[in-house]
Amino acid sequence: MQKGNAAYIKNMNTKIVLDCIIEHEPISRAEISKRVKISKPTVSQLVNQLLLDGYVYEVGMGSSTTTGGRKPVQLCFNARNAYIIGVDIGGSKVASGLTDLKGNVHTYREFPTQDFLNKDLFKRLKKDVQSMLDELELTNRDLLGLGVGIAGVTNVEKGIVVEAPALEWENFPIKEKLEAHFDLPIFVDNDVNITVLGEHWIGAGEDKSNIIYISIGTGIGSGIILNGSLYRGSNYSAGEIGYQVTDRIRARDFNPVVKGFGFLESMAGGISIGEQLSERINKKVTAKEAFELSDKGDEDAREVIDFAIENLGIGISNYISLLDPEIIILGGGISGSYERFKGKIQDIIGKFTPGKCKVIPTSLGKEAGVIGASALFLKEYDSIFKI
Amino acid sequence: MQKGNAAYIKNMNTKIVLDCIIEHEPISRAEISKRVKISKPTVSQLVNQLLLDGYVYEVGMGSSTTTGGRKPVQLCFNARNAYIIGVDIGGSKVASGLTDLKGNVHTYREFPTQDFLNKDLFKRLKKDVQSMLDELELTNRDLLGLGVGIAGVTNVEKGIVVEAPALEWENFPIKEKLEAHFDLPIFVDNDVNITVLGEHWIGAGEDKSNIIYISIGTGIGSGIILNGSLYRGSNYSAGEIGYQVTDRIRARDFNPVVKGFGFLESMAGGISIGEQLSERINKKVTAKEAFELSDKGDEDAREVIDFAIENLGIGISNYISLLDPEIIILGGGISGSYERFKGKIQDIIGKFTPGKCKVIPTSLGKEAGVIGASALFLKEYDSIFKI
DNA sequence: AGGTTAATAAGTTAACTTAACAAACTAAAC
DNA sequence: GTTTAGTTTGTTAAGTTAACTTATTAACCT
Repeated sequence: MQKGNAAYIKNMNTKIVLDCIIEHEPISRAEISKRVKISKPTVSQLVNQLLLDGYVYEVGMGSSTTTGGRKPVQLCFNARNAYIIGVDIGGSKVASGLTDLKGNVHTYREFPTQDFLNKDLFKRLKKDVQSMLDELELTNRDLLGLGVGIAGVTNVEKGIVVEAPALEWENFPIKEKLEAHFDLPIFVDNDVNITVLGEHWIGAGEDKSNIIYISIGTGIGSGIILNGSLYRGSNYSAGEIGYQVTDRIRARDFNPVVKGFGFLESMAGGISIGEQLSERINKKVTAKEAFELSDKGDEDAREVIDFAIENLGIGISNYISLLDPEIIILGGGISGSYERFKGKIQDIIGKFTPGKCKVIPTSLGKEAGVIGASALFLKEYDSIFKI
Repeated sequence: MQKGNAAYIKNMNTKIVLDCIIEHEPISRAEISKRVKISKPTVSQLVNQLLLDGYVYEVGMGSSTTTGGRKPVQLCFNARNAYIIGVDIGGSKVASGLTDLKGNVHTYREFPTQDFLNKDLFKRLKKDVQSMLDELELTNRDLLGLGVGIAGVTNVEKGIVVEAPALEWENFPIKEKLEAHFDLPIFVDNDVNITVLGEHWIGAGEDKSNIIYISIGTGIGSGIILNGSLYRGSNYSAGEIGYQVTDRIRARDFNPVVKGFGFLESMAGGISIGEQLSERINKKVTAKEAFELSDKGDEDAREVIDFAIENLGIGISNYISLLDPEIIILGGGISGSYERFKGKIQDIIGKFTPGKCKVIPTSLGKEAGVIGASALFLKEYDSIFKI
């Protein structure tokens, strides 16, 4: 437990005041005082410091009421007072961007992961970052720090990637490597964890406190926010929905479609869909092609996809039963075609869960990872400003 | 967010000091100061208040080191400075007890629920409480308050039992009813939630922060502690493992064994096991009898139980995949015979989860509910002393 | 119509309270 | 004489209350 002293209180109250400004801008000192129940002199003092630090600016007068009285000075949050580098290291590409304190991505870069995996990946990343800084005419001093998401199990305390098959990393000290290239505070986490943080910050989960983000791509993974904070599990491997068993009989002689894959992934993941259809029609096809074939009326493709969706639906339904979330957000390759199988998923959920829960596709685009990585940074970084 | 002021700091630091004493008793002021990094004068002042309030007592001198120096005064926590009433309202019995601040149950009572369901249940409960107070020679002033667990979905903020089939309650304002009989602070929650709180306090989950308690009785339910705090879900219905689907094919034409029951309950719950075997052998038997028959070598019974265990194993395995807990604690009617099917469960978990997780039966006896209810009270009650 | 006054609200100043802390102290041991 | 426990004293940092200044509206008066 954190010990309390004067500095701790001040920091705490500064955060409260700043949060209030962010949520209700433009807002006057007097109204802040009323809302957060901190006395007027204290609010004034804290606001003065925020003005000095540049987090807040005054923006003319508000209007007084018909009953008279001095006009209030309106205060606004200055989201561009500092920037964060958000980085998403995925199996296929490394995306990076500069976001402001409200999660706006001001500029964005990406490069193919595989070309740089064992040679100068971090040097290449640094080049992108420098180019973005130049573009926005910023210097290192405008940066708060660096948030990074990685497609693999990540020990966030030690900053080590425990296992990332897509990147061929095992016990890889990523934080150390990054620190060698960037002289900034750095936080790292798993890719689905950062994405759910992003959704919580400015996405579909913005005003919710129990959120599940499920990414359905080659494999299936998920990130969990409960009671408003990220849940990582005891070994950084919470959310492994890909390992769910949805079919007792098939589970008996189950073999993963790819080494290390779980049961549900092997039934409903992208690789699995491709493999299943390939086997049926004796021709190598991808999941994407399977969806296209199914749309054209191909019976084999339709059956393979129906099978995947049924398993996926059960997996999601089980998730809802266990965690009673407010919302489930779907992402990954499949999310674009959600409308096509929405009905089936909803039917299964309706049939097998006690309550109900909204399931929607993500609305954050390719920048989701960058936004999430910034969200991670702001969550972990101990400063006045904290989301 | 809580606003900070001097009182808040003091309260916070008092809790830190008290926690330190509880964890390391007997301990001196000087050592507390070193451990929690609060200055000696402050520790002394806080300890003095704790001594005055009776939460702490001095217990002679410790020994000084060989290098010399004044002997320290040893401090101990006084668990019997206040008592809590813990109540567990289940479908078959209402159990109550008085616990001290360390979770020791000093006295215990119970009465059959059904006899008092629609007539004077609370009056009957009050009689038990009074008799316990008399036994321990305590008065109302020795009581901090009342924690209550109920076998049903409970809105803890409003103090309403949303739905409790076993008690035939629906939107029942239990807190209000209790307040009419007891002039004490009262907190209510679901029965599995309080049990997992109890396990976290003084049971198998004592030093853990991610704990799942699964109760397997007539139905199947669970309580969840994540990142050290109870997770209730968005609609107070997290942990409904009884609704998990573990068999895609059977799920297609699934009908609950009892109205309102979920899939897994209908495959592996106590009622289900009884029903399945009854149907097979054309004779009405209970789950308990099924287990006995199976022990005697009855093939039908064995198959029914194997089927239940297989489904249960998959359900637990799915739980582990999603939440990566440190420990799973089994309770309810089945927990006594856990040794018999431990192997099968462990096999399934080993096969289908990425990591591993200990699964053990509960060690708290019939008083588990009472302990849990007290734990609930202390968690929710805002005082110096808080677990 | 224009000026004056009372009421009201925003924000600041000054005096006070609380709690933590550092340094210096006393007490008690080896 | 040294070392450790615990207390006393005075200081500092933060928030609060109450009184104040500033700014505005509305009503009233000439």
